[in-house]
Amino acid sequence: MPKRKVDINRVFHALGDPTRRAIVQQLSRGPMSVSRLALPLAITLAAVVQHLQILEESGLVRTEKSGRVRTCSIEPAGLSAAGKWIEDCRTTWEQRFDRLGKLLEESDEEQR
Amino acid sequence: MPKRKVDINRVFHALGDPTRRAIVQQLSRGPMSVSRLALPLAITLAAVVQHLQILEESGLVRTEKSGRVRTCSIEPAGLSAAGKWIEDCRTTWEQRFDRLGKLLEESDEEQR
DNA sequence: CCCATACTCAAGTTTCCACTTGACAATTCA
DNA sequence: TGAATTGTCAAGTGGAAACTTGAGTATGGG
Repeated sequence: MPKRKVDINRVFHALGDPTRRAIVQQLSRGPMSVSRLALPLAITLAAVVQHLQILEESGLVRTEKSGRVRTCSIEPAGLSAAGKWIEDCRTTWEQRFDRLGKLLEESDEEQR
Repeated sequence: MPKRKVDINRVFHALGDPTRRAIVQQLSRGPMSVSRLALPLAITLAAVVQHLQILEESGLVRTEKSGRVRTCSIEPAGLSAAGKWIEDCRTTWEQRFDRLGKLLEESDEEQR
């Protein structure tokens, strides 16, 4: 099993770059070769490969070489990890928000 | 309305730094002053302030100064924007996944 | 009024990151 | 086989980013 461990630190660092996010977005639509990925990007192929290495090490993307073409695809676990982190923050925030609402209700009752 | 426009580019750049993610996580639990935020972080207060500027410009955090203390809190819209981006990628991927499943079913029927 | 608190600001340093270049390797195909 | 395609590798460059230092400002308590 060639699946890389997902590291939340690397995931968010990888998503921090706009070019890499564009690659992730593109791969969401389906697998694609490196040179095909590079086409719409205004950078050299070597630069794209470097981005792909970072994406792969982070666990956001999986790549496989067959013949001379390397096919890249999304690794859903990567995006899931990032989504979970954000969701955790949001629920923490909402819980506090709810508690605050209840406290306000209680003090309302005291007012009556 | 002092609310900053949320810029997905800045949001993900901001979340790319582990210190800033720690700040966001902390603020999810509730508002906090700058020096209080700095306490557990192994960097100077000035550095924390710089991180906070980036977080505020990205729309992830809101700050307000009253007296000599600046109170920081989460701006939920920032996290929402990041969450939405990830969710969009995931649904795009799932849609493709579903179409692929249907295609496989169809070719199964042809086999019979 | 004075001192401590809680930042604020500007400048400098150092480290990291994205990107390029140029040479090279492997594969496909005419 | 020879040329084109597709990618790989290593080294170098420029600029951004994170952090520090040191000095300064505003506020609040005793």
